[in-house]
Amino acid sequence: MINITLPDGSIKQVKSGVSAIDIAMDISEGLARNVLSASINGEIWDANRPITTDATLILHTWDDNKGKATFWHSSAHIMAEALEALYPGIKLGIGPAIDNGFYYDVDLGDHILSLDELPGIEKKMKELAAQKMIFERQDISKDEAITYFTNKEDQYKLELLEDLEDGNITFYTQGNFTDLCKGPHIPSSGKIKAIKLLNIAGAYWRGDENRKQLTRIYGVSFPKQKQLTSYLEILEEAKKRDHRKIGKEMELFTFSQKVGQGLPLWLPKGAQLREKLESFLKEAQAQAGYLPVVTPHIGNKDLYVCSGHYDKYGKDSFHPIKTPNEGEEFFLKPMNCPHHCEIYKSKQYSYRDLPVRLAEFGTVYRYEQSGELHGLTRVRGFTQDDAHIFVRPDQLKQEFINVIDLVLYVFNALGFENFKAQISLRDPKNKVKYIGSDENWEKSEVAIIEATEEKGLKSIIEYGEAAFYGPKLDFMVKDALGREWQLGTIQVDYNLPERFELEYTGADNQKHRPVMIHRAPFGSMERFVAVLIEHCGGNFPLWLTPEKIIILPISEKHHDYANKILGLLKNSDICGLVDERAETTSRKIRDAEVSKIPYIIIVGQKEEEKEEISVRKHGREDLGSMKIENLIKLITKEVDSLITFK
RNA sequence: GCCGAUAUAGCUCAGUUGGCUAGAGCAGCUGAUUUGUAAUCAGCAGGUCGUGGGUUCGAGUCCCUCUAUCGGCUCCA
Repeated sequence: MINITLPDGSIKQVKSGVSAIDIAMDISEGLARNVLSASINGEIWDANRPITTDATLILHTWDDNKGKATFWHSSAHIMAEALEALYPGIKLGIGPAIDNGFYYDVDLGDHILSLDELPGIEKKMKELAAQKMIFERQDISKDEAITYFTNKEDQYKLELLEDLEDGNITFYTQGNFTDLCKGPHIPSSGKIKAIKLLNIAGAYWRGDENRKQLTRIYGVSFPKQKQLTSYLEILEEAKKRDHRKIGKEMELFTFSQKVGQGLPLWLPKGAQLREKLESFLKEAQAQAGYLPVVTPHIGNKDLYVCSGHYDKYGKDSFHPIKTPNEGEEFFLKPMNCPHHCEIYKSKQYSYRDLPVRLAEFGTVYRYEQSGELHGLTRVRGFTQDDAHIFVRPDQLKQEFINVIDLVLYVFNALGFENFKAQISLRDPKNKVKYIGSDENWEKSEVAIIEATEEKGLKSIIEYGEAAFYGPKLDFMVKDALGREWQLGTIQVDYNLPERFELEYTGADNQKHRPVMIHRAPFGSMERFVAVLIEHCGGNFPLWLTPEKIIILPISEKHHDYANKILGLLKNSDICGLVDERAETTSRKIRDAEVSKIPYIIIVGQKEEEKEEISVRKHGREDLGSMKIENLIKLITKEVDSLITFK
């Protein structure tokens, strides 16, 4: 007999050799049906693998991520089997589960797979899944494994085998398909009821751009058809909210081939939105003790040699601008920090002057690879809501907390409620990648972690994700569709103060080196607006909308009254317009709805007689007839609820 | 940068295996209509079919170059 400890702490005595499914069956038959895999002493196992020692057990079903991962991994194997059946002789790379589904990388030789072929593969997969195949686990020696894949002439699997230790190698077999795989897999392929192959893309073998590109086939699968249907609906919704589409429809921004790729052109409505965001943050920053600065768009090469960026990124930047004078070279600025360091240097500081917070909406240019550009989220010219804070070492943590407060204030005002902090630290195994002393790195890493803890932020730590000059804290925001985006960032930098020899005079009358904090609550205006658009589907928070209302006169007779209302609202800082077209009211309402104007005001004879207005909120909600003051109160309240300067 | 796909009117898209003056809806303009909670009617105008080259009697359609966009990969100070 062995002891199995369940998540609630209770201990079950069972015969050695029973599986997770057997134990689930003991609890309830329904649970046993739903078990996909299980964590045995923290390691994920097949649900039907015999347990022979005392163990802690967690059952994984579709409702947790580990269960889903097992499900999708098994789906990838089914896809591989289908592919081998349909395209004999293909070579397989790897086929893991990912956040939303699975993929398999395959080498199809000369065949170029087209999207039209996906339904055929899907059909074959469904046939195979319906056979309710078992995924059989088999321990195998390295030699036998090598022999198997040598016979199969699969060089990719052979290469994977090179890195594996003998005695630690397993095969999984279902139907006619055997794969090198550490598992686990679901109890039966029959659980896979709904399958959709979504996409094909090229992917480098082992992520190395110098190696062969394989064909990556993306798919997703579910235990129920209904789940697939609603997943596809979410994909549709995401398409509708795509900021590139909404940006075009709402005339927020555009691109021009002539201006150049990755260089956004902000249209009047987009620029108004952006300016609102800027003035909102400027106001908040003024309250928080930031000082505005303005710096030029180019900087002498020496500036970047001094900062170290020239060495690191010189080759991958826009090429330098040469002047008529020999030997002068200027770079488009790829970041604002070196300029700000020089501003800091322009005067002397006492320890009493710190923190010094220099803020600038600074436009920078980075030569991003052409294939990497994407709407407003990845561009070559963008504006950072940048600031650099120079603090004494003893102020670092408190200032970090101040910045976190500012970021939280911004997120709240814009309706981002779901976020977590990602703390990016050095890769402990590869310290040469980073500049700066061990001691400084450790100090700043501790400061970040403690500040995050003190603010009670939900956080995760990622090793190896730090910038080359210091650790950072990034805010990962979930949008309305559950997709995660990186927005605000706070970064500690011990490096630039050193390189620029920044100083302040301490109480001891000695020179000391300040610590620098880079921070951008939005990240960049471009990226932030993109994420905001997708988050709210173009229905921006009321305070951000330049045109909050549209007034629809029933007929020409009411134009004067409509304009009078417009004037009254304008007096209360509520901007909008009157639709004076000779269209039907229905038509005007439709157009106003389509253009996402938050409040629609309808005025005709009834309203004019009672000195009232009929109000309709965007999205069909009729608020009925009311006095103008009531609407003003309503709107003012809605705006103020999100923006308060304390 | 790499792999694959795409590029036709301001927008969304048709355009068969190459064959007469390249089509539609929406938007635009003109006129009529003066309207009560998601599309009033009629007329007009709008395109060197992304760029440059080639094949052909003939190219929006086939081939090549370049550019841009899309899906990924790699990268992201």
